Amino acid sequence: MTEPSDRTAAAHPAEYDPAVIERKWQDRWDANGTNRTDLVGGVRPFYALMMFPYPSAEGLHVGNLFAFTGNDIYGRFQRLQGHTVFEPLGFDAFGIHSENFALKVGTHPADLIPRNIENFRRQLKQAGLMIDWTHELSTTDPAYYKWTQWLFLQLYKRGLAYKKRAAVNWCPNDKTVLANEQVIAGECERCGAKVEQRFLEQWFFRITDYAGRLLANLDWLDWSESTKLAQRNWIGRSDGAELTFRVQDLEDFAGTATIAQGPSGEFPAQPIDITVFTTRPDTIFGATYLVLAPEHPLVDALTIDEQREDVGAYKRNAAKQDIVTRKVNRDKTGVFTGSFAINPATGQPIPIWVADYVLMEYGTGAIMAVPGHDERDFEFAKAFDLPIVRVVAGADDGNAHAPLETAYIETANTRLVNSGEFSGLPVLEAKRQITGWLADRGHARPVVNYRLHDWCISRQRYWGPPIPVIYCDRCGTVPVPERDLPVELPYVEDFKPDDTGISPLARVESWYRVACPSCGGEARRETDVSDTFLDSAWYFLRYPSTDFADVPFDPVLTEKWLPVTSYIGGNEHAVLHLLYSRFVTMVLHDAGQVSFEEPYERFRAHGMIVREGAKMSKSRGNVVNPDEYIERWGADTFRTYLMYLGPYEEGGDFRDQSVVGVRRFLDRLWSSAFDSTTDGAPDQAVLRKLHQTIKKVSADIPALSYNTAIAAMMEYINVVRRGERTAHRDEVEPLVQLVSPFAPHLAEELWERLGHEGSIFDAGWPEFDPAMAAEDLITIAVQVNGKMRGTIQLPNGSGQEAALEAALAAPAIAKFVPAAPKKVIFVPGRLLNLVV
RNA sequence: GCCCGGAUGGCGAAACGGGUAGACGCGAGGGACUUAAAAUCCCUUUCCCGCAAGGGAGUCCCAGUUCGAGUCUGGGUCCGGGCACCA
Repeated sequence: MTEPSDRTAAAHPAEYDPAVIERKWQDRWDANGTNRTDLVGGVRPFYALMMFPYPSAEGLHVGNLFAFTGNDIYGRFQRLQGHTVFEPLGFDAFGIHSENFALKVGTHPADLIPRNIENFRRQLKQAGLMIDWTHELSTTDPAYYKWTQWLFLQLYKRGLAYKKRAAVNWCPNDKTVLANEQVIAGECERCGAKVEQRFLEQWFFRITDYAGRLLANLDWLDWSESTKLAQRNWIGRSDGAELTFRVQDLEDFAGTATIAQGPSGEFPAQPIDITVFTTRPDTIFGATYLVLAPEHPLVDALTIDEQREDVGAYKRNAAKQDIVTRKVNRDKTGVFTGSFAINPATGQPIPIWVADYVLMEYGTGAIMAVPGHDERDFEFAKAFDLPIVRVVAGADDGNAHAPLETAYIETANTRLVNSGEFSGLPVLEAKRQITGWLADRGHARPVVNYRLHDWCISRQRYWGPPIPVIYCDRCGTVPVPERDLPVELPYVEDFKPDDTGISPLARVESWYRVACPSCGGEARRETDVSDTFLDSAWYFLRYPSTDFADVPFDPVLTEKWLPVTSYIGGNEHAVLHLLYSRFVTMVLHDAGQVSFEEPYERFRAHGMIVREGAKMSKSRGNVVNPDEYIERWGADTFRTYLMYLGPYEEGGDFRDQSVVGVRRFLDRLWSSAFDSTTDGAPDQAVLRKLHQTIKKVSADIPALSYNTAIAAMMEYINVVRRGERTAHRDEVEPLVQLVSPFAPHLAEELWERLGHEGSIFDAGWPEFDPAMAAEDLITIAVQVNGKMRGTIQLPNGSGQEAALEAALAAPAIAKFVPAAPKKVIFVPGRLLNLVV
């Protein structure tokens, strides 16, 4: 053994130098193809997917590395368990983010992205991830987006892609379309001008057709509960009814002006019905007015002459507001149309209003307002002095006629009041009966609504895959034939959005003008590009098949490797990305392209890491740059620290000061392994601890409880080294295996130095032996009246008798037990509680 | 406003279906080695009283269930994240 005084950084021959060994093993993995997956021949396939990053100019974010390392450890562990693990990575490189950055620094995204990707690849390799780089992909590669466009065509063919006019945010100063995130408090983030709504023809996917299935499958998916809950809320199922209200025939209603003429100048020949959606048909007796969204098609027909000016002004004003402000502003505004409808329950006429708190996109764009039992209706009724009627009261509430101070929205343990023959019924029962009663008279039908909207995939931008559609004056909308894919994105020097509000691609005449694939006549290309979320909605299908140029995904490989075995990612994608990829997979399933309808068997959301208690951000200047830490501590230490700083699924606090603790652990493991001996036999007590550690680490890794797995290994190395003893090789070698998913380079190096050939990742996992782990003597807590009074040691397996005897024999405990205990509670192996 | 998480030493955090609170790590204090420093190793480290033996209190607050509550139930406070007029 070396003298302690010789153990200085320079002098000790076995000093752990991560920079050297990490480089050595990264090169060797490359040379030997250690991380390459045998997709065709591999047995027990395990697809360990991580969310691919957007390759930003700033380089890899520590949050990316936190996510990837967690996935890598799980993947390496599965490999050690005998699976063939596929751990691919690619780049999500299209989108407004790169486009805006390129604009800002005056470069072109097509030049910027390859540089960024190169930097990312370098950083990822340095992090020691088990990535199979032979299946790398980028969404900006025509060989990739050819199939993104193909995917659009599959949806188009199935009637799931359609075009409609929809509102976009428009900056009148920059004369460009803005994403919702670019609108700050109703103003353009760049110039501060007030943002307006504009209507453009845009492409949508009918994801709402799949709302029911997307919701139902959540019941059996093995996903983080928080993610499933977020999806359920996003899909937002509500069970209710559509009710119809007949507009009052004004000739029967003396004293009011005649109903307005229609836009064509005719009086409406048919009686007008207004259909509303409600989840509370039980409250219909309290419906004291109706409200239509400003965009509702019946508004003009219902507006009487005297009100025409006011209603017109209100509609114009609503149209001018940007999409964000309209939803955020809660002040109730509205205008009376002058018309009335008949409440089918009470037979009374109720006024019809127009207000922007009713949204055209949801339900029928019209509501029956029940101010007594809906907060928004209550506020509106107060603002415009409309009648508020109470129709629900608490079951034991005697004062059913007291005026309401606020909307009473309780449904549990309540009953109807002021509701004719239905008064006295519990709300839930009333819902059923009133819907039935109204349905019999043709005024109601049960309806399920979802708050999920169809997916708008059009972007009036440059940096994305062109939507593969051609417009021909003679043939109309013609999809680009599959044989003509990809529709390549032309290199445009000036890709800045301009004042036309249409994509910069419209300015590239040579690209824009095209022969109609159907008739050969003059035609024009669609100039919008598709949403980045479409690129990422199917990338997991492409990875195994990146070698195939003529199909998006090879049927045999897809059948073998999908659905994804394990997907790990951030909960910021809980709804959009995860929902869109589920939708796309379901569509491909229905089209007979894949055999499964859910893309990810298991999904786990990791937590977020903050630094020194504060969220990392560029403006705070507290962003962790992985390069610096890897250079200073080594990738193995950095990886292990990231996994140690908190529970993986909750995230944690990155503290610079604490990294050293993990490095010390690896140093100790290194020197113990290096100095270990094969002389003599391993220590029995150490071996017992070893097997307890094997058990814990083997259980913690699949549960993603990485922090406690690392703590257990630290505890074990402390036992191995206690009293500066020299470790036996059989004591440390299994620990090298246990640590290998966390610190792969160090583990490979020690494995080699311990005399093994080949990668440690092909050498299996240490076996847990319960007999080896069992303790002969156990410690039991003794309580008196539930209060801790001491501990006793007993042979493992002792019963209550022996425990009681030992407890009473201990003076420190016995002094609290004056007489025979009234009751004895014994938990084997844990505790004895004496009640006196 | 609504929906999810959280709250445990000086700090990051442990604690299987209720059973010895604070594992593991950082920091701090003390010691060994060294001419010295760094590194390394050992000891102490929830708080209060006590020289000690020992005792008392303690997991955000207030109640409750239980032989026993960080863990379960009800009510409240604060912090973080998400969604936002969805009828």
